Amino acid sequence: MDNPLPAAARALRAAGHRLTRARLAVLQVLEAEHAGLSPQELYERGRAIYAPLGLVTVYRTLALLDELGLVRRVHSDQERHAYACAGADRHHLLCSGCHRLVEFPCQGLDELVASVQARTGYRITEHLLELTGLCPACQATGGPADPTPHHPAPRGA
Amino acid sequence: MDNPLPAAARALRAAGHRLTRARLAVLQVLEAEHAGLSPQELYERGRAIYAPLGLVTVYRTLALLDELGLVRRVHSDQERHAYACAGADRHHLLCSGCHRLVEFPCQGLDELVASVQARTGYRITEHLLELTGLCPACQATGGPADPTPHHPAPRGA
DNA sequence: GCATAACTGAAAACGGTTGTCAACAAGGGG
DNA sequence: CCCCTTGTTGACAACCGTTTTCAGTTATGC
Repeated sequence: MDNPLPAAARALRAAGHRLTRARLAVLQVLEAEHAGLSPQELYERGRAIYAPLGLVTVYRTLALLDELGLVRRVHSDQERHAYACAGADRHHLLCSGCHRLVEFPCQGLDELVASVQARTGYRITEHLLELTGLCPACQATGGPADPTPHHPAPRGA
Repeated sequence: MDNPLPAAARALRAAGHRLTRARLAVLQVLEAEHAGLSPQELYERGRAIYAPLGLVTVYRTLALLDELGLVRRVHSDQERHAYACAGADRHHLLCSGCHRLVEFPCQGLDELVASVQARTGYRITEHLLELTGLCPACQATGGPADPTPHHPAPRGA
């Protein structure tokens, strides 16, 4: 199979870090998937690429990638953090059905931020915007298009 | 001292739950503070009001209040969850200096959401927006205006 | 006051994340 | 090509926040 050597891998090297098999495995999984992945999931899938991969290394790799801005942390509601490749925008749209994750440009947000800034006197430096909904595919199937959700815990009256 | 019996306390009763001393303590701390508090902090401060309060009860109370919509979960960046009293709006503006938390109306957000909806085909059901910056007071002092970001108050105060 | 069921607190269980440390391997130099 | 240096790794355990368990307690209705 071909290893296209992800752009992130080159960025890693450029930043003076070694390009190890473990890191490459994590990067490949991350690039292949278009959804937020938990460290655990990353670990499991990564081992399919590089068997001796350890969970601890996944955590460290994720921390490194996050530091370099190559990956982004996503808050999946109450769930644990998930990570996804970082694109131009930092805003995520999460499908509650299939957990697919897309990024979108925040066109109107700047104005909103400016407005809040003017009204409150705060000097705003960061913003986190995450939208949740159903993607077209999941709407079509009348619910989760993916029959394998990670948390079917209807713990509520 | 006077116990104004927070509105949330009445809501609790109205929902058919008992108004216990432990819950009252948590509510009082929550109402007194205008910042997001972690369960641990809530526990420490709550014990100043009601000594036998247990951490477990804080968690349970928080879960109950969240379920009733009386409290809201805040993601403090990489930190653990924090909780704050829920107001009309679900959007928070967090000061990185003093950790003060204010809510603000999301006037322009609906349009932004509608725009994203139209562009992506997703049916958006939820949104999370958190802004971070420096409040006027912290800007004035050139940094954190409060030298004690969030330290536990074992006694007094 | 009494009964009852909701509620509580202590401790333990649990699961995710981080620290430790000897072994390993990526990358540069000889 | 091999060696060396040192960043990196992986197994294990420590750590910490959260949840479960369970017997004792307390709020509320009678």
